[in-house]
Amino acid sequence: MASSTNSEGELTPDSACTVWVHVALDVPLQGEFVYRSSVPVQPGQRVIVPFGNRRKVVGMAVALFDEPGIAPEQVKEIEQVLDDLPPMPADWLRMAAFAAGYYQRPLGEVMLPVLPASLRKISAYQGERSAGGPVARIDKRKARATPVVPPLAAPRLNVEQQAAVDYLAGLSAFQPVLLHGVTGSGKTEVYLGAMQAVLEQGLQVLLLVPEINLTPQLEQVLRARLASLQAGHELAVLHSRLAEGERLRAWLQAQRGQASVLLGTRLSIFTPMPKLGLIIIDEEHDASYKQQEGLRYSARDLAVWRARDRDIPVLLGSATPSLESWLHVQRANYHKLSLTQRATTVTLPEVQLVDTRRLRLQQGFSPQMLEAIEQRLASGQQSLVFLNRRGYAPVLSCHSCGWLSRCTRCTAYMVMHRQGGPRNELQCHHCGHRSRVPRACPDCGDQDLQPMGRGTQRVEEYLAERFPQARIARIDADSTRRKGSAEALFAQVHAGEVDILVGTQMVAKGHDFAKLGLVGVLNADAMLFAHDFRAPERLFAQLMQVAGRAGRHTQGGAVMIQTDYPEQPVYQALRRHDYDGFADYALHEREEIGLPPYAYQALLTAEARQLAHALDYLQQARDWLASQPELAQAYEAVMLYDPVPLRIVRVANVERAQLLVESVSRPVLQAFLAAWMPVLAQLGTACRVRWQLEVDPQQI
DNA sequence: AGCACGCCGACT
DNA sequence: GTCGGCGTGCTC
Repeated sequence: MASSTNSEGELTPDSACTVWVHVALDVPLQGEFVYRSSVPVQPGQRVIVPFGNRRKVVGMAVALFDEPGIAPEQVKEIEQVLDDLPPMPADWLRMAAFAAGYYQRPLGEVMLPVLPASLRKISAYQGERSAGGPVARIDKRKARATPVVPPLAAPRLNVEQQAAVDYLAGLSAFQPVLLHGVTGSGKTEVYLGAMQAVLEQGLQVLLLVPEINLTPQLEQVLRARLASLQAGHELAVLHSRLAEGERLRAWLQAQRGQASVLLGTRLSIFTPMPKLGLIIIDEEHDASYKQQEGLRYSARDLAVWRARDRDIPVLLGSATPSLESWLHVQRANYHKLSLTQRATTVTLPEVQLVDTRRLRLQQGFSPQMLEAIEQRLASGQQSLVFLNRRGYAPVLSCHSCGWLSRCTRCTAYMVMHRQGGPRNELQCHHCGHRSRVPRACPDCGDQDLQPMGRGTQRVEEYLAERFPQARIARIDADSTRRKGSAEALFAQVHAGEVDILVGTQMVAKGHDFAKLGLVGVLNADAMLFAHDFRAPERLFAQLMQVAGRAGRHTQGGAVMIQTDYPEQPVYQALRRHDYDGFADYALHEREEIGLPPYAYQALLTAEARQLAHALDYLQQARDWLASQPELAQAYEAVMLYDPVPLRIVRVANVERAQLLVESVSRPVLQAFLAAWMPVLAQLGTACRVRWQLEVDPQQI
């Protein structure tokens, strides 16, 4: 193939056999690079190419041409075609191309970072330690024994669950299905039932979860249930905290069709699966499906795209669906299945709103809340005190001169943390800067520095003082920093060795505490008035989720929410356990003011040493459209807002500003962004700012 | 993003 | 006299 016969009948390299290859590279430059190859290459194969003066990189071949398209002398030769794996399949290439286009990133920035690291490292293929390449090496190494679990047969499903499974088993083409079920209604059983039907056809299932470390129970159940099926089915688990070798092994199992089920976090959406027959997205509303750096993709949205492309069903499950998905149901794009009964006979917990406007609070606690904790303590039940603020106090202040513990590098306050004993520390939660708590006020020398407000540490301290007989545990990012400490703390709670649990949102997910009778929420209002239009939606989901922790196994579970605004619709809906009511209200409001999901957004962020430079860049980017009358007309449906500083302007001595782009039409927005990108890049160089464009931003 | 080239301050 | 600061320019 790479040679032909010349007039003397000898085999020679021949220009007719040279192929010109478009190679996608992981560099922030739009477009692919042209290389030459005299050996056969196929799209979807990884190649090692020289790049720049002395660099060598792994790229992905994406297209072949007979003509170079640029001056041939500029084109370099592919050094090596990596053929230890079959080429990436066509559907994988299509999805990557879609993601690159949709999120306005170069193809290589999508295709390469989503591969296991060893498949895109030169050192894994060249040099003394490469020994046959990463795939051969992992195949030679024995896999760590998978835990043997006793098989677990499917339980009897209730009528709703059975109807849902039957509906899903009857699907064979693309169909998005929203499974709306309150916490404890047994969504997992529906997933397993739907999964079984697909596995029996010899197809694969991709099950996406928000954060794998928070759902170890799901993995156990899945293994046990797969073990109970007739045919042997393998489970592969994929998440970013796996060791590189394990990650590659799981990826290969899925890619080779050996694993019937792939359980994984958002990055798993990019795993090639030749026999994919169903995608399930658990907790589809969860913000962790949105990648927050690099390629800012939504694994949920890509999953729906992939299902459409592969023409297979996709199941989205949640107790509090995203408003995007809810609107799709209303518009009949998605089919809705509801689970309204809790699987156990236990009823939903009573939700009480404690109006704190006229109450004297003790360390943030209302008398009602303290009394409720005391009662649960007396009856041997556990209580969970929930507040989304870690540390001891969010700010330290001087009462004589008004000094506040500001971070020198950020426009934010340093949070006081107790380090055990008298060694207290100030920490900036934005840049990570730490310092000792000053003995006296740095401004006026007064020694009376007071902590203001409360974080989990201070709440824990107060509860220990108030209920000396109680066993108290705290679960937040600080208490679980060491590896394994989160599991140990959760195990203590499960074993009933804890009476009162103080925690941040970390406790809300996944865990099911048998003896938990009371959930108390302290600073809900702070979450409600975050300056983001999605704040109520997130608050509702989060509180529904923590509320779901209460009374799953004990009758009479209760949730107490302290608030100054009990009349707010979000709290009223929570009191009635009324997701539908809340969603309808919130959607109506979004429609009125033209916000997502009724509009589509992109967010341009600029960073510079000085805010003025960032704002200037954004203003120029904005003016560009207005300066082109014919474009301004073509993109009439695109709205560019004023550039504004971020709420926390400075982080680690970098000042940030942003510009919001909005349109009622997704295609128009997409076309505009594509036209805008080169301008943004050019202006970025000229204004010397760092910039990024995020499509479908979650936080604004 | 890397990595080179290129022109100005404190050191073996 | 050199080592090295990071400005700017390029990568098929």
